[in-house]
Amino acid sequence: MADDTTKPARKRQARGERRMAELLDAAAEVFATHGYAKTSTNAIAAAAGASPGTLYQFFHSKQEIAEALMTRYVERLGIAHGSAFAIDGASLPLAELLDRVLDPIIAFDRANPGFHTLLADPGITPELAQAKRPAQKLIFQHLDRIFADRAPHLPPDERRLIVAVAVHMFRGVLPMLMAAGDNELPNVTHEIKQALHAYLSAALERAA
Amino acid sequence: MADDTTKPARKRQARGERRMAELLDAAAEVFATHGYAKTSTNAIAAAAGASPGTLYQFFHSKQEIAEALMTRYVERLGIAHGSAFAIDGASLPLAELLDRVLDPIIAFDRANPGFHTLLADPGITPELAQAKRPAQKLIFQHLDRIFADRAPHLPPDERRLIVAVAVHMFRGVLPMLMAAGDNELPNVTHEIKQALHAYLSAALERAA
Amino acid sequence: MADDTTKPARKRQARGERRMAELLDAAAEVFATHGYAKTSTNAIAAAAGASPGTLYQFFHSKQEIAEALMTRYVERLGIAHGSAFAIDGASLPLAELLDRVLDPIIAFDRANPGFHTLLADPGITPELAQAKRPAQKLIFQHLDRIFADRAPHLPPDERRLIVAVAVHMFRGVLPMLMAAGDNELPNVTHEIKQALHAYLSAALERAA
Amino acid sequence: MADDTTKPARKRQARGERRMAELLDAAAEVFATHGYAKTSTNAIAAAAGASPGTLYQFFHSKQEIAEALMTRYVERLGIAHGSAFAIDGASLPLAELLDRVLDPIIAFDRANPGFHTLLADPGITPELAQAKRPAQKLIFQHLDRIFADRAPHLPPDERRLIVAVAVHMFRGVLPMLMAAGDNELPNVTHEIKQALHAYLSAALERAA
DNA sequence: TATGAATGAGTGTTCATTCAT
DNA sequence: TATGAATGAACACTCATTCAT
Repeated sequence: MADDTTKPARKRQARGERRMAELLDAAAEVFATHGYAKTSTNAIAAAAGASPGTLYQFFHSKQEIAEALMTRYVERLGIAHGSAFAIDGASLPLAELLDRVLDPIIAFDRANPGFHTLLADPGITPELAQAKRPAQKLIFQHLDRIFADRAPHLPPDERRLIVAVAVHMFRGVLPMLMAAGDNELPNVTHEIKQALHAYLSAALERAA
Repeated sequence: MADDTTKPARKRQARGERRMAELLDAAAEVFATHGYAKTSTNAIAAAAGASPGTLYQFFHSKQEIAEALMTRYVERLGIAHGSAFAIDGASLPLAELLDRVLDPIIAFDRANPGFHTLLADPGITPELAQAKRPAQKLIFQHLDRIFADRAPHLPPDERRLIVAVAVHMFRGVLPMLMAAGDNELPNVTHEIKQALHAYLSAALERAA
Repeated sequence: MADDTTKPARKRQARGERRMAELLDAAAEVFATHGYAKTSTNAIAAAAGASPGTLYQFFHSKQEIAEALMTRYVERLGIAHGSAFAIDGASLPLAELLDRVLDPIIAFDRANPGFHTLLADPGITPELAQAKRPAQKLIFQHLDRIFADRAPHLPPDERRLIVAVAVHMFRGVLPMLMAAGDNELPNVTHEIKQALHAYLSAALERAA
Repeated sequence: MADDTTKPARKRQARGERRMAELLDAAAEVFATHGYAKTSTNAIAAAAGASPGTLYQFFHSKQEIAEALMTRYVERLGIAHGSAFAIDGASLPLAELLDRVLDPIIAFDRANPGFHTLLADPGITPELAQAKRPAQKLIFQHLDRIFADRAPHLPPDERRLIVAVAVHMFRGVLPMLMAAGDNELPNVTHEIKQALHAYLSAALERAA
């Protein structure tokens, strides 16, 4: 806790990382407000109180900014560090499993418009889509593992198809979650869980 | 007398309407190739063998091109004219109902990359999202009507929520359909129908 | 009075002249609203309910439209036909002379924003300025003649300089007349006449 | 300490301010040559040996260029800094007062065709007219103050009307000054002064 | 005579990125 | 490390004018 600021050799790096964090914060804000395509790198720099030159000292392209931002989101989502998603896919009732998986994602998505934008804004050019994949791939792999615990005899290909369909459907439904007012949210959330529950329980039954 | 007033006015516009169709064809192609945001109006004009000025004689903005294109797609989808979607929502088995509803949309989506792009991919500035809505709204209303036939005692609000979730999920899954090779397509299609079938049958049971 | 419509051979020409008048009316309106530079020929045609092609059947360029409009204004001002300006420059008291000359011009300028725009809008490109000159030249020559009556022994060069200064000053003051509200107008008009009266009477004294 | 805070910030902008000056020089030249409306921002940039992007780093629009140019002219005219116009309006003979006021303006107008263009000629969209006003307003206020010294008992409204008429008349006469050859200039200048002298002395007499 | 489609160079402006300082 | 000036191709859109019908 203390060594971050006390170790003199790290000062430089610490400042740089602070700058980087500021730039990503600014990027998140501007992306969320204007969408990826309509966001200019100069606008990001300005929002971070930096010059374009500084921005490009940390990121080599607009795309890289989005990638780095997404990476940070994924870390914060807790997948990368495993903290928030240590879920026992095998024994939990399906409904509860869905709660444990979806609730934090929904909360995170609603709390981080930048994340939502990057995940759901289709304005994203193909190149960025690839950059974005790592995050989705992580989520996908995570869910696939959970599902594998639950349905061990399911052929992997079939299982992956099921998970892919579920993930894409959830992604499709994100705008509803973002658009929902605080009072509508529980209904919408519940309905989405119903849908996934119905699908996945049917798929598991098929597998059994 | 009827054609006396409609024909002569059209005669002058015959060339124009042909041009308009060519421009929309070109727009579809370029949108599909580069995405909405990265498509330039001059590129559309060039692809249609026309000058930018000509393009703007028929459409007042890039957005309007996308709107007009989407409108044409919707017409062709047959919703507007009711031809392809005259489905009896009440009596058909649910699985068959889903076939009848989804198969033409999937086929259309795969056959028309421009439609797919506009529906699932584009730079979607908020304005265009609104322009795109009419199509989605039509689809939504159409499905809502079918579903209303099937579950007449379902409170409308609840029903609309179910339909909205289903439509968004389907939309979310469109990229899988587009990405699938011809050999994977049946599997993917089948899985998606399974998912929707599971969800909707559960929802209908709840309602009963 | 009747022959305008009864003579059958003139029908064609009559229609053409009506069209031309409509086009000039439209031009006056659009010039007055947007200024010369920002007025598009298509806008003029549209305002006249005509097509660009039709417009160009009557006028060969935008400039020519402005010229024709100015010519029509000058005719209406009565200089060309001499009706409104038959003033005895020699015997009238100077103040009254100024009333007789200026009042109709001021009234006309305020009543015809198109005239005002063409006369006072400096947005006018050099080419048009030349086109505009004929009108000014007429006005100038007219005033010069009146002044020559009044001061016959003044060397022509000197006289022309005086008239030119007076005309330019009056032109400079037109925007004040246009901007003045109906209640301010008498004051402004009076002050302008005072200025010109002071100048011209001094000049005449010098000449004597 | 004083230069510690001002200098280092400037150091970076030294190049920029030089560029800005070059751009304004170029703008003046191109405006003077083609008029405001027909001047393209790219042409200004090119004339300054810069790229369009550079131009827009310093000015956010074409209009702003004209505004900045006019501001610079006004500063140079010396009104802003009071140097050239420190005139005692109360005691000087009127003729001499006019010399002192008009001569520098006439010289400046003739020496700076960009100034002349912006003041007397441009495409003057209403917006630019407002941008131009500051200059005219400064001149007006300056003259009004001088005139107030001279005629302290004149009611302010009346005084302002007189000054406004004089200023507008002078503005109207500028093109004559610009068009005059070097040999005609003294005559024209003299005549204009005669006109204003006659007007203003009459007005002052009225006031007494 | 009248239409309206067609033109295409040109407009003001933007922006991801680089570079001298 | 940080700045901000510089780039220049590209963009969406306009408009005076022409031409086929």
